[in-house]
Amino acid sequence: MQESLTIGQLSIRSGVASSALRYYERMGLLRADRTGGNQRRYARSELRRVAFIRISQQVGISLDEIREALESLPAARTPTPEDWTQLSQLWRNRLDEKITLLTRLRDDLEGCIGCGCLSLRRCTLSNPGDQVADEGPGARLAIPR
Amino acid sequence: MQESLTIGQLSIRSGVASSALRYYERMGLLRADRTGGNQRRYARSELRRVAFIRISQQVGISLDEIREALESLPAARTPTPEDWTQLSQLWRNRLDEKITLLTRLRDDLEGCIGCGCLSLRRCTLSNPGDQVADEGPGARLAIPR
DNA sequence: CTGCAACTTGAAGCCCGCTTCAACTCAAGG
DNA sequence: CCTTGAGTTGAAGCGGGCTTCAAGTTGCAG
Repeated sequence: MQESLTIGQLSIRSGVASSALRYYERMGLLRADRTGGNQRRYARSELRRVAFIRISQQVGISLDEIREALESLPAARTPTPEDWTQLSQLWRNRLDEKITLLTRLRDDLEGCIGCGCLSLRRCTLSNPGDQVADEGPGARLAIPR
Repeated sequence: MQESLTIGQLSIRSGVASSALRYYERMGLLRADRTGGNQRRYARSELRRVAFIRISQQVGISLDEIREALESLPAARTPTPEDWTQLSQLWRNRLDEKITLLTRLRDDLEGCIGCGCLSLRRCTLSNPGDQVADEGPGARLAIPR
């Protein structure tokens, strides 16, 4: 078993193109050692970072946010418990929000799509008068930008 | 209560910029009637469509996929039960996948972040030898592109 | 020690999801 | 009527997340 991976190996193993891996490095999401000849050599742990990046991306989190999360982790080899506890908490909220959103979306589709109204939270049929309209001017559907 | 909404009203109510609403229309995600003077008038139901669009976007679904979903809904005013059952099933799988992804991500952060390894599914500490390496060449972390 | 695949960089290009701008028209209150 | 804010279009521009290209270097198998 090798100690480190070339960019090609990491690419195949992670399923992410080499060009993307280089891009991630420039963006500060990955790091790599260099050989005498200036080629990248990745620690095996970078494989996990890449997985983390892709999963996060798939659920709509930007590279910027991902970088922030990754940065405050094994940063200075002294990840004070307080630091990661706080970070984990931050992400937990973000993720919980998204999970709630998804679950609602799924259940609404499941439960009410039949009436053809594509309701969210409340079917038109069971919500005559358009509840939203009564929430005052400028009412939003709780989808902060 | 008004029958239809101007683009400005829809914008305020949905929290989405008018320019984005016009863009959605060009992309085939929304539809609007026109006044004699060519101004858009949206049916109230479009408010729900916009909410659906934004929620979907926030969890990483592209406008293209959203359009596909919306298209096969109250399309010809005759949404055969079979049609939407199938569609709903399709999305259910997509959404379930994402929910699983998110839940895992959240739990992993919560549970193992403490060791500083940012493991996914298995902490390095409890997975010596790098399990992934043993899954044969080209092994992926189940993150299809 | 040679040859070829894999690697390097920087710059340019591409698609998505909008926003901005210019130039103009519409709708409604005074 | 007239004014003024809201709406219209098309074209251009922009940031994010890459990919592609060109021109060159490295590293390993034979």
